[in-house]
Amino acid sequence: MKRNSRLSLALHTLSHMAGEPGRVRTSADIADHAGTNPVVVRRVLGKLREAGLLTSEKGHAGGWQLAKAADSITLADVYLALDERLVAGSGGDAESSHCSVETGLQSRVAEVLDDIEESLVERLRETKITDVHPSSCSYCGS
Amino acid sequence: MKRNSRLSLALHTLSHMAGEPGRVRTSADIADHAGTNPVVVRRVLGKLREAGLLTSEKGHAGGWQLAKAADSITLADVYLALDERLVAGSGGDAESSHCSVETGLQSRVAEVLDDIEESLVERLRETKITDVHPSSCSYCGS
DNA sequence: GCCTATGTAACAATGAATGTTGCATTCGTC
DNA sequence: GACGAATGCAACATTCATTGTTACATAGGC
Repeated sequence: MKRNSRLSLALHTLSHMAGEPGRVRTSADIADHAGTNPVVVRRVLGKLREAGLLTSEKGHAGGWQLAKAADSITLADVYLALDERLVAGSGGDAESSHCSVETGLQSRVAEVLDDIEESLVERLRETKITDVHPSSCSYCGS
Repeated sequence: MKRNSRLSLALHTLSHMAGEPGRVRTSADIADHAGTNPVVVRRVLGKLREAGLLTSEKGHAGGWQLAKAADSITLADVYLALDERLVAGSGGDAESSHCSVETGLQSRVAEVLDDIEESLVERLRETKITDVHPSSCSYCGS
């Protein structure tokens, strides 16, 4: 995989799980599907577990599973669980600039970008995982 | 500067220019303010010039200037000029996965992210450069 | 001509994300 | 209780986009 694939990986995985909610999947299975590494999968899905979206079981028949109904999970849940800040993260150091405009107003740019970020989350809240799952999915028969 | 600072740099610069539309600024000046390098500034502002947001003059009294009224420039103009794809860029390779869900449906995840990206641009279109410029700006007196 | 500016290419450095290995732990099964 | 299969986690290696830097060509005003 390439870059910033966490969100994509999470969405793919959750989408698959939405198709077969009962099935327990191992990190290795998921990594195969996603063309990546089991450890990477655990890293990403671990965040989703912390956020209460997934559960994981250790041991022999262990693996990953949805913690709640797929239609109760929105993209915002996933996005926030991963600590993504696609827009607002765009600021540089800023440090303590000697520019009077910057220091005096504390760089309103950051403020504006925060607003945009918030709007993005609001928009993400409108889409559920079930909306991502293909409507005509030959794989899960739905 | 740190990471993905292009958008931030562009916004800061345009915001400053909005305060003193007449003034011509050199890459060096701008780089100083932003704590970066003249060449980097030229790279970023060059994109904005291609998009018709700025003009640049070579030679003795050369430099950068707004190409149009600040209140006619939206954040979407800037975002698109820089070819940012904060959301939709999140896909991995995908290559030709052997997963039937992926191949069969061409990964609807990408579709969804494209939609979100579009929403983001729509949201950016609502904010003008003049909205970024501090309302009580001691520097430019406005 | 000279100085100052942009324009651009080529290369170096940085740093975040990803990939990898190794090992501890936990749980079911024999 | 030993074994195998899974997660959990830490430490390290690798990859790669972005940023930073240097160098030089070009253009324009003095």
